[in-house]
Amino acid sequence: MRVPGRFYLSQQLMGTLEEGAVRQLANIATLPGICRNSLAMPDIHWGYGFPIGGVGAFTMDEGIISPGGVGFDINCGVRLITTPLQRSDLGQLKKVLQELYNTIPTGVGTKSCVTVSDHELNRIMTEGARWTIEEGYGTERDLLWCEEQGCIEGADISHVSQKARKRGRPQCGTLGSGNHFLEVQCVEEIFDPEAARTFGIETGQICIMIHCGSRGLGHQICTDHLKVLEGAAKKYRIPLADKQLACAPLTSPEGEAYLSAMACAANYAWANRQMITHLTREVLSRAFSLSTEDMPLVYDVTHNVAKIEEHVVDGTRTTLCVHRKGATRAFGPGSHDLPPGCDAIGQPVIIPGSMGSSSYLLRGTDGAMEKTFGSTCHGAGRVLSRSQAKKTISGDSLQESLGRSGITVLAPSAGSIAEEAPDAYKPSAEVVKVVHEAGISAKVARLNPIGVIKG
DNA sequence: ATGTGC
Repeated sequence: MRVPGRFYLSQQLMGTLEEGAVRQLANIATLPGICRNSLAMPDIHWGYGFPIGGVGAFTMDEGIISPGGVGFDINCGVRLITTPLQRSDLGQLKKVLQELYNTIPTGVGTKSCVTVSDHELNRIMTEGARWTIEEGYGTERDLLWCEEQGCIEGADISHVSQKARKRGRPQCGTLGSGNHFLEVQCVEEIFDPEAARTFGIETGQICIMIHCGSRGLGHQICTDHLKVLEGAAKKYRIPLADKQLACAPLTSPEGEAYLSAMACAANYAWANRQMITHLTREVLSRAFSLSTEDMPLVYDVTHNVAKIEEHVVDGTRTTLCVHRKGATRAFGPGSHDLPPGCDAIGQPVIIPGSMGSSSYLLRGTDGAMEKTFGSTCHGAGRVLSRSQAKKTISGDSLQESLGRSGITVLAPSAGSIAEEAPDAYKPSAEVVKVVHEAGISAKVARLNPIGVIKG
């Protein structure tokens, strides 16, 4: 190890820490150009190469870029939309939820209501959410309240394969499967009234949370470039503690090619979430006579990406490539890329809970800038694998018991519900408690689910 | 996560 690994944990979460995940954090610390620490957020669990909940920052001159530090679902992320509705307005919740389920394509391999042309796909990959807005699926304001305004620079479509393009073209505007979901939530508790006011959140309000990523396009880009970077690691004589850490120097053509293709997938994911936002607003507009302006975006964050950012290291401003895999940017007050009016508060940070448990709205802090390269948890750390969850949990009885506690779940099968059972995940409240107490983000609000649609 | 797996 070139630097120490550092874990953010509590006694309780230490109990769910896997040996494999610890080894993976150590492996990150062996990579060239690793800066200060490899970092584990409290929702850490065993992943491909990097643990999920892992953060690694690398210097531009000596450092590397690794697809294993981003994940297969490039720019898997989450956004939160508010409505003027209260819980009591949702007498027809089940009807509206069914309407959302019918309107938003969910599940593996599903197709969007629009298949975009090759030219449009190029624009989606280079312009991100802006393309969606220009097509009439949202407002300029949506872009202001989105990390990077929904577009990472440096996207180069020449590094995206035909196979990836073919998979991506029919999927923009689809939710996907696994832990991806759309949730109708209610704001239960405000911890920081000033920040909540700035973010446009109040107690009792109905909100919509959307969690999804770059679908088959991002998956294929990851697969394609992993192969190239396995060769590149050998070529540049980078010793790998694990083959899954395939990587290339940030300054190499192979490294630059992955970064530019990764940006294409990240931009696609932002367009995807914006498209789903549009479909959601259409359904709610019809059901409750609301306008788009009645349903503003609180914010949109990515959980799986590597980005070139400036951070202060030992008192010096340094340009780094920050890998966040199952981790969220949590830029504090005075940082670059904050939404309007947030200079004194920091960026909004959205932490989805597992199905049936609370989600949180946090804000970025000075502590994150000082200790974690402006990063915090992402909220969904598994304790049971999918197959373990399916074996030990009955999806049918879970759906029933959630129903009894006022949470409606629409899903394609009992198995898909079992896989995402709250018991298959680390408790979101404990994860958030750790990042709040460590000062790497601060609690703003807690939201409870009342309706879930999932693939 | 994924047109889910050797």
